[in-house]
Amino acid sequence: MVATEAPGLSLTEALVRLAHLVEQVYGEVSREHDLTPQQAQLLCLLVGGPIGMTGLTRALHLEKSSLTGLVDRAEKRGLVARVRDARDRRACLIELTPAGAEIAVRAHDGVAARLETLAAGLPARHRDLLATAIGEILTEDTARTGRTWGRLEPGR
Amino acid sequence: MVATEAPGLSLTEALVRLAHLVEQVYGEVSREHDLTPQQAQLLCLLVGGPIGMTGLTRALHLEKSSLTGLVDRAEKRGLVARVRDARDRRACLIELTPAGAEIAVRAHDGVAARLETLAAGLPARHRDLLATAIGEILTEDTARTGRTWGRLEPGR
DNA sequence: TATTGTTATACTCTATAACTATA
DNA sequence: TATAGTTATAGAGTATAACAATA
Repeated sequence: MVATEAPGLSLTEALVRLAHLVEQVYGEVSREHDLTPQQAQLLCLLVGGPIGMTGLTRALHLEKSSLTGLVDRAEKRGLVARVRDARDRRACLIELTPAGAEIAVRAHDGVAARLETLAAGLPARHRDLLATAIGEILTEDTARTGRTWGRLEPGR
Repeated sequence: MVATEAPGLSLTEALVRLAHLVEQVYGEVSREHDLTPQQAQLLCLLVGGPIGMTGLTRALHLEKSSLTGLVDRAEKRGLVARVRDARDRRACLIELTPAGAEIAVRAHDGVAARLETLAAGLPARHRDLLATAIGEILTEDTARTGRTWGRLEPGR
């Protein structure tokens, strides 16, 4: 029997449309803070602590040259700083400046607040199942990439 | 009581990380078909039927000039065509070429297949609840924007 | 040799502002 | 006047290839 209220939303379509929605929220919040979505993502990632360029390329799925430009522009705007790594003179660590950290937290919280609003209509039972089910989908991928978001998990 | 197995994944963090994962899948599949993610999104949207520029700006959340460029490049590559609208001589409809339609379906199916694989580990019960819960989150937003993906819903 | 990161280059994506043509 | 779409321009994002410095 086909559901009559829901428009036959397949799981994959649900996932794609949800991703577009989150992306849109990310874009709107970024703009409110005068950031590009990519800068916001970078900043949120760094809230967990400084990360090297190679680590960032893996977390953001970017080529290293692309990342150089992204960090260049963020650095020029005073959001992040390159710190030479004492143990490897080739490497550097990217860290938030105080100004960058402040914006990062505000952007992070802004995204979280909007998503909370969107999910506010869900019964608690559905919220839990949603987080759990998504967690299961992410488990394999996260183990592989170590990607994180926000300040909940320290960078490694 | 705090869950012990799950790493305390909040709902908002789950949503953001899921979105990043879907985005990554989209990017990989696009690349396999020699498309940019934006071109793939455009093509998938047009599978439902021709849409005018204004409708596309709403669906893709782009300024009209940004869309002009996106359509220009897709048209130059033979993926889409501009068709003058008989009822309004200012307007045009964007439609897939046969080549574009073929690539669109392949990209769409490629994304769907990868997401299916990622969700394959979920018990059927969780899959259903996941789709339902996401559908509830999308309901309000979809009613507002009319965004769609793929061939499941005709463009209006 | 391998790894870390940058530079050079070309293209795509995006927004703002000004414009044309039609409604 | 308002709407549909384009053009001009500038900046941001991205990848490939070649490079420098260090491990």
